[in-house]
Amino acid sequence: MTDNTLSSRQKQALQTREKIYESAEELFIENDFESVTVDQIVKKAGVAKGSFYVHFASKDEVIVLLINDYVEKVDTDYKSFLDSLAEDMPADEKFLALVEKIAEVLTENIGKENMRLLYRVQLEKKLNVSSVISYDRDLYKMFLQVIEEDFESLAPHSSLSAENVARQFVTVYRGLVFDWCVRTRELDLKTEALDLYEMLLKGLNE
Amino acid sequence: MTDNTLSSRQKQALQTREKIYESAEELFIENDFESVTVDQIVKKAGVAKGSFYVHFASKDEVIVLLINDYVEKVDTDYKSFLDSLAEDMPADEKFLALVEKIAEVLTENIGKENMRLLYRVQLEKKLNVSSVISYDRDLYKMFLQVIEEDFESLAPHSSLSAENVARQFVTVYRGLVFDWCVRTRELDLKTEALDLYEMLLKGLNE
Amino acid sequence: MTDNTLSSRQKQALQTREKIYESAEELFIENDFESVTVDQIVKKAGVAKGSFYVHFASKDEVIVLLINDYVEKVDTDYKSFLDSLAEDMPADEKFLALVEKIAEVLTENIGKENMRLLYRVQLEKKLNVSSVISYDRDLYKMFLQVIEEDFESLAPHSSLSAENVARQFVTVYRGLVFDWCVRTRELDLKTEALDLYEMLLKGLNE
Amino acid sequence: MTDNTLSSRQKQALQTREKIYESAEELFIENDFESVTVDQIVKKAGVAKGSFYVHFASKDEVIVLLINDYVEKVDTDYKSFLDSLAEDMPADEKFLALVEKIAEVLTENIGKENMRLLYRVQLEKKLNVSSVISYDRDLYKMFLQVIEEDFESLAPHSSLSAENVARQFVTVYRGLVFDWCVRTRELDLKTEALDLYEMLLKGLNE
DNA sequence: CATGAATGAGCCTTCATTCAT
DNA sequence: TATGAATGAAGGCTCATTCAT
Repeated sequence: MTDNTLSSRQKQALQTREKIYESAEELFIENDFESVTVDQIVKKAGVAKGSFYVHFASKDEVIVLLINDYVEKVDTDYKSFLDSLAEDMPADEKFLALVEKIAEVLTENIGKENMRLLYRVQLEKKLNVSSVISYDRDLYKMFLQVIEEDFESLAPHSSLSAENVARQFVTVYRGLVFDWCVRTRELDLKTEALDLYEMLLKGLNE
Repeated sequence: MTDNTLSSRQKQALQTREKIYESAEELFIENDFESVTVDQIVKKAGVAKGSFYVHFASKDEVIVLLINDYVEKVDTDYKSFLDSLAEDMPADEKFLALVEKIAEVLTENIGKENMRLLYRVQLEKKLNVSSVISYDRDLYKMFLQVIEEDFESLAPHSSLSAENVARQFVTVYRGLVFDWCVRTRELDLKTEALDLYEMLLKGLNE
Repeated sequence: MTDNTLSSRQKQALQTREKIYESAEELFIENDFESVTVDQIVKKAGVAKGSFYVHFASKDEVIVLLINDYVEKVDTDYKSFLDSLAEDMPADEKFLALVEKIAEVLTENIGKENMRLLYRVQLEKKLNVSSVISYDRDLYKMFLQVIEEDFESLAPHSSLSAENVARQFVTVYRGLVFDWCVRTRELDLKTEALDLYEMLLKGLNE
Repeated sequence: MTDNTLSSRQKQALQTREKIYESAEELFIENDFESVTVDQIVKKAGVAKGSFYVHFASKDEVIVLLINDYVEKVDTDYKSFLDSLAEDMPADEKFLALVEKIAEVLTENIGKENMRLLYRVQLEKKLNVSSVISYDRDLYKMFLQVIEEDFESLAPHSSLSAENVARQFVTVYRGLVFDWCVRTRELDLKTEALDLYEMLLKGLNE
């Protein structure tokens, strides 16, 4: 297996790359992309400046990679959860379970700082990170999937389409996360989310 | 200076200050705070670089002033509208009218770019702009005021408090605006907002 | 005359600009364009690095300006001399006088180092300095003018056109200057030039 | 090592060396010495960066070796041709034949780009390439050899020495080549050279 | 010999701020 | 007040060279 095994030099190199990547990550979470310097990154990583450019083409590349990684991680976690739910669970319960799960993942796995990073990216114009766009589409699809499974029982009298509802639910979720990111005093995302979506589901059902 | 009339010298100075301020405003709307330079500002204003520092202590000062102004303006517009509504209007109609008005003001008066500016500020850590915090409080107060006026009819069976509901409604509003700012394809804020809050009010009323 | 007089500040600024320009000039003569650094230039000029960019847009701009200046200076000197020659002087004497004058100007006014700079520019691809091209055209024109004035007596039997001859004489002149620039041991440009062109004129006349 | 056969290891090494050397050559022809990087060279050669320093002490060493090779190659070509000419050919015809041959070799064997490389080297100070100096001496010697063979018939009345004439003829040749290198529009070196030297020989003979 | 990760000095340029006029 | 030349600390990035594997 000469291909699959990494030589100690390759391992070393990968470690250096990781050190740089992680240092960058920590710094970007706390600060603007622009205000973080390559000097800071390499100092934190304990490597020479040149090493940064051995492993990455530019500062921007690291930013984009970072964001893509984040988005991917968020997505994967949600999807696997959704698949694990009992099929015969009522749609509204399923939906609330998903909402609850999202809150948990955000709070415990991703963290407030990382999400702030993600939201900041979307409000800045410079970086055109494809993954961030797909991220929203995926969240929308998950919501839509649950809603469509039993739209009749969820919204018996509604004039809105399932797509419409899904989109609005995504919007609400964004408001919740934005608030959560911005608030300095602690805010229990899960409780807030459940209260809000419960209200929405009721309104929808009416 | 015993009178409040300005000498021509003072008038001139005020004009210079305004020119700089407005140039800065236009540039900050279109670009990151960091990427806008003092050079750009004074060039657009048609004054010398030194003049900038005659009127402002630093670039950051201008940014903070700008944000404070924005927040104040947004607030004022909403409040005066709320006062103009008929007192005997039902609470839910009043609320939806306010929601509609907010959408109008945002779309027509403030503009998407300006709102993005405002939201960006909140996701960045550097600037500690007190006004932005108060801004949310004011929006919250308006919502609360309408809700409290007739909480009984709005939420006859709800276990949530009026404060709780008001807070959540603010959150939803934030989600809507965030989405509106971020979406590239046009999104009709007013329609979306009315649909969403109608659903919420129904859910609350149940 | 408020326009025409320079304030002491403007004079100061101009002096700084000159200091930088001249420092750059001296350094470029002795070294490659690429190997001369802005740091070297400002250190030699005794100003801060930023001052360089107050007066010049980039390092390349200075190089282009420098070359243009050189070419212009060379041209002007020759032309005014040519105009000063007696009209009834025989064509071959006139030509030799011009050749002699060129040698004098190059030796005494321009200097070997500067000419080397000029020739180097032409062998490098990067810089597209319009003036250098026009420079050759002008030298050619001067030669052509003298030759055409009395082509019959200069080349009674030649099958070559006056244009052809002028071009070749320019070529020879280039060879002379190139040699002069490259040789380390002193070479008397004037004597060499006169000997060579005398030979050429004789050959042409035959 | 008692024999001159190379082990396969040594052959491999020599090949690597050649690959690097040739890649460097191609790059230096098209670009400034300074702007060509070791990275570019090894990438083009398809070897690792370290291999470059196994075979060469520095980038500068490669440049010097390259230039020496060029000069040597140019020389050899001329010399062998000169030896092949009929002994009883008249001196002026012999000289023109040599001139023609030089033009041919330059145009067809060496190429404009390579010659520009060679001329550029001479106008730069950094590199003190001994061979370049010897190169001129050799060209001079060839010219001198032809001229001296029958100086009486070539320059019956001239006050100049054979050495003097040879030197001037080299100078003219340089002018021709310089022009040829610099001109963008095509210029037929051979025709130009023959015309010019014919003129010179006539003038010399007068 | 071959490799390529690691190094760090150095490059050009930007920019907020200062200050003499 | 108004000016704009002057400053110098960073900033992102390049690249010849070294060296452990």
